Amino acid sequence: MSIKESLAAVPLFKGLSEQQYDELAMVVVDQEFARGRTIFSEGDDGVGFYVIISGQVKIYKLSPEGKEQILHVFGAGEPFAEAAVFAGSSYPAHAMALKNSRVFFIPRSAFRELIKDNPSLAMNMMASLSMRLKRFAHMIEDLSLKEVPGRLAAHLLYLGNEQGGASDEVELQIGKAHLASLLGTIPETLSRILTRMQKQGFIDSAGKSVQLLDRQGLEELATGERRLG
Amino acid sequence: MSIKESLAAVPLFKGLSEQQYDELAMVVVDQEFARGRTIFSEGDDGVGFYVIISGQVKIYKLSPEGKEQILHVFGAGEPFAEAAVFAGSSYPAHAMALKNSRVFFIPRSAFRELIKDNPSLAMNMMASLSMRLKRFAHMIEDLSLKEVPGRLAAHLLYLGNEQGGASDEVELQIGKAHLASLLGTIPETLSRILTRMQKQGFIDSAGKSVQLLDRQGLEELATGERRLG
DNA sequence: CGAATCCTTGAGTTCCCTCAAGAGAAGTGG
DNA sequence: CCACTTCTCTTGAGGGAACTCAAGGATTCG
Repeated sequence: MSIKESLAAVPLFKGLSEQQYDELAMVVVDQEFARGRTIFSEGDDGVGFYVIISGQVKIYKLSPEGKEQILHVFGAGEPFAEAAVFAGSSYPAHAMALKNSRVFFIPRSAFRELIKDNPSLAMNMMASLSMRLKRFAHMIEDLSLKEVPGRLAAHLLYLGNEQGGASDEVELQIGKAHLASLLGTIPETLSRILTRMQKQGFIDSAGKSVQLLDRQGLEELATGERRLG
Repeated sequence: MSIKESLAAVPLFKGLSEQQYDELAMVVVDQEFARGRTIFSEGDDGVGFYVIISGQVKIYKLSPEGKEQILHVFGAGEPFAEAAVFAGSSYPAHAMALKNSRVFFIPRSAFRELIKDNPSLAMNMMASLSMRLKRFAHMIEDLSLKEVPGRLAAHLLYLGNEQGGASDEVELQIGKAHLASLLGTIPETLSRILTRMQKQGFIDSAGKSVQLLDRQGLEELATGERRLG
């Protein structure tokens, strides 16, 4: 796929003119990262941001003891590290490819030029940043005010909505260890809680596929109205 | 103070032309909130955002059981709830005045008009949103990867930097109960940890004033290299 | 089929929350 | 200015959720 075609598939760039797509295509750097490769590390000089063309990328923090907290998992079409373009000069977290991924790197200065002359791009960017803020606020709320079963229930319901609520089957796009890290816990604890949820009939879990058997019950777990026995 | 003068003191609006200040001054709604009054609640229709002219405002989430998690405490010159202008339609958290406060409400549509024709305002806004994202990312990291002593140490050092690092004395701008809520804990736990830090010579705490006696040691507590005995 | 990775299960410990009550500070009114 | 209420903070005892450490089972991949 050409660079221009790939750019057209990125929601953030919706509304650019032909000429602007060309300008953008001139400055982006087409990059490939194999599964497990680091894209950047916390503290690296943040000279631009990325959009994912294909694959999957995790943004995460590490504690000195090596525990990991995933901030976000991004897929095709999504930008990441945009904040580095507008604030501060270094990346505030690590980024690693979870699958073999193709990404475009967009240098800060070129993008700042482009956005100056394009209000709709600016609006898209502000909408994107705002959405991230909202998700982070939600994450803080979950970490501080909910226990792990509540966080897991909330996440399962979130996936249920994302993936077209028709069926009761949701697909965890990531492994259990990663899911644990995203929920602010560890694999052992996640495993135990999945088992308990299954025994109590809330879900039916098999590999990366989970059946939501009792959405109502999960909702109550998520809000803290009910507790896992 | 006139509306225009007050607006000029807001960093977000730096770079506006005379005429744009006038436009803005025409649409803002000047409001006063007494200490303890709610400015908006989670889920309320988010038809605009606010800037604080004077006073102090907390943005917070509540659990069903009534536990509170403060997301941010804002002071004079700072905007809040900007995200509501660009994403979603309802406020994702609660806002309450911690002191008697004067705020300007800025309706969404008027602001979107203004920002469309003013790239520098858009840049300011994106910088502001990016900074918030960074702070939230930090908060998630702290909640998930640090224990309460580490979070407290990190916060004290943060205040130390904010308040001109010359003296070792920092001023907690908020009460202990609020600080606990900001750190994702409860007043009892915070109190115990302050006592322990004091006994071990890291700090000297008296009311809202705290002496940082051992910045190096606090740093080590914050990173998790050292533990509170 | 074997190796490596990922996931699960068990036992023990720790941090922090809950519940309860007392001490201190701050604001009000006589 | 002092008693009073009220709010805020501190201290204690007990319990629970989740983490650490350790090892066994399941999946995946070459």
